Amino acid sequence: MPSTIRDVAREAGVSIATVSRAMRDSTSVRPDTRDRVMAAARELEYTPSQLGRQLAERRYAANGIVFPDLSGPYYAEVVMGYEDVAAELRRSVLILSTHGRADADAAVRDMAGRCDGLVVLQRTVSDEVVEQLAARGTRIVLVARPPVGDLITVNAENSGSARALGEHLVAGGARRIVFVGDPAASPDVAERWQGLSDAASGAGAEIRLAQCSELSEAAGAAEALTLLATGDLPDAIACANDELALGLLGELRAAGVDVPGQVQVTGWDDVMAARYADLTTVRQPMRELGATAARLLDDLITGAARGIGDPHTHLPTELVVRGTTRHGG
Amino acid sequence: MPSTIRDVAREAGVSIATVSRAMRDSTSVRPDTRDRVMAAARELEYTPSQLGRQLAERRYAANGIVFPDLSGPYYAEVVMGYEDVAAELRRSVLILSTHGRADADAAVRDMAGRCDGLVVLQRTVSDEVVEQLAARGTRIVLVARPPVGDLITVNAENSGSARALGEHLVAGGARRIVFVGDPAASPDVAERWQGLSDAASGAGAEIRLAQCSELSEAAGAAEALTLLATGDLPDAIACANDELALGLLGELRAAGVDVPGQVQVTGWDDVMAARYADLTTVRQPMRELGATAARLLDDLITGAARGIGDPHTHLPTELVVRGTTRHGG
DNA sequence: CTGAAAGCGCTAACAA
DNA sequence: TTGTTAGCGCTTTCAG
Repeated sequence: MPSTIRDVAREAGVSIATVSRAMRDSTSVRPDTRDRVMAAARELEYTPSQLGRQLAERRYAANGIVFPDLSGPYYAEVVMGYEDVAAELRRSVLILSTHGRADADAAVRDMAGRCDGLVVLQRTVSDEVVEQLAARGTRIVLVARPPVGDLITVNAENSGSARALGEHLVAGGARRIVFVGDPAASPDVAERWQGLSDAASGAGAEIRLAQCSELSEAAGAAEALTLLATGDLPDAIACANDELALGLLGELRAAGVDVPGQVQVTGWDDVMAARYADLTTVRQPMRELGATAARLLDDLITGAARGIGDPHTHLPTELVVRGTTRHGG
Repeated sequence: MPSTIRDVAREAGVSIATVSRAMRDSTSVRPDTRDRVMAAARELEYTPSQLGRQLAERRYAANGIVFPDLSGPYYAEVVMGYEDVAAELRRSVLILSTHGRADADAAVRDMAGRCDGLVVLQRTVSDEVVEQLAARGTRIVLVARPPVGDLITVNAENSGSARALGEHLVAGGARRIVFVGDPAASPDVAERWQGLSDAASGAGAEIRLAQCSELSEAAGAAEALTLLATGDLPDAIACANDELALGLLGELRAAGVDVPGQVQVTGWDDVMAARYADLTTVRQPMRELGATAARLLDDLITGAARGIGDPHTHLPTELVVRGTTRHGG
């Protein structure tokens, strides 16, 4: 239904090559010819088909991003940072949420066939598929994931802030600490657990792991109930992320536990709700993770030679202490 | 670099047509031929080019969605609902965030050339461009936006819940109410303002508008300071959305104002943080907005005849009363 | 059941 | 400066 380059060529009395040139080059087309073409194009409401263009140029001018979901603020922020930069670089953005889908790998393969490169968050795609795609020429940047092959990665710093967090807890009087999360589920969590452990043992405090693979408010609430049921609360509960901490916090407070007076509770990410819940946490540069990944990916695609440095970028994080001030502070 | 259909054809000793068929049809290819083709395809790591396929079929198997940004939970949820259904329907999803970009219309035109149809949230795209694209055959579904031409829309119900909210405030003793927001900025806000006004005047309460076009925590905080400066707080402050309300709430509480004892404060959306701030609000079915839009768009694209009914879908919302219980409740 | 050939809409040499 | 002519990788008649 939409008019094609041929319609315009006929209407303007020129060849399709001239139309093609007039639509892009400013040079190499005589002004009056160009005007005639543009007039015809406007008349016919012609918009070049991206498809035809892409096939001819063998480039998509599109990038993909694969993430688990968009329910918390974390991935949404990363995606925003990514989209922002991509738009600036005039590239479309394809998204793929793998949330609970078994056919994620297949979907990623499909996506790879629609873009020049893609960013993979965490373990949403298997190492195997990542390597396969990379071998086949798809440009890939990994975010919040340990290196695969010699692929470029972008990660937030975890260990240092985790240690700082641990020291903060100990300074607050914690002798017995519980870490809620699953180090095996994500390298980020593993590093947090490691950093906390180091800080705790360094200060002679005791720390144990409360295995919890889901990072949701519901899981946090459930964990709170478990801890309450033992009748023996630790001095501090460090959670793998904010949502977990928020769920836990709500349940503890509902049970009349004084937080942070009786038990210190901390999260990770500094999502918006953390401020309202007075939650001590670690701020991650989520947008920057996405933005940085987008730029690195573009370098990869355009062949910019920035790849001479360390292929592994680490972005700084920051301990945010709360609970000593009032709400909303 | 990646192998093409011709490579596979040569390797398998058949024509490209047979490869094409073998890769999709289960029928019309003899099993052993098919096996030979599949073996060759595996051998050469062949993945059909989406581009070639799309051009030949003249379909993209991709849909777009245009939204303002992803910073709050609102749009993120809508996008999730959309992506979910799109994936289920085996279509890729292109995103475009118009946030503060002047060239939004151009970007949308570009996007329209990359997908079979798209969903437009709110006023991210001008009526003019929407109509133009629609006229040219791009399938479009509008979300949270009043009808344009005879296009299909999906909206959340506003007036009814706004009235219910108004009645709740009055029942709580409010005689003087302030509405913070900009009815002119979005039809959603206009309907909320209208519903509240109706309820207020119906109950003999006084209501006035505190013009505020930005729906952010910062704007809410600023508004709180303005109200505090007058030294004459109203009985209730109804905000156009939660973020506004949360910012306002924080500032009021910081100033020692008893909320909701002294002043009732309400938001709209029921974002996650609203629970932790004990904020009375109205829950919107954000995911469903996206999911419904995705389905309607698919009907449009596939030509399903569901278009016989009302082209305007309204999804129910729900008043969520808080502030009478403790935190996290 | 399979192959040959004609596109899909565009860009890019190569000529003129 | 402009036109001609090949493709880009695939699907799809139309024959056989």
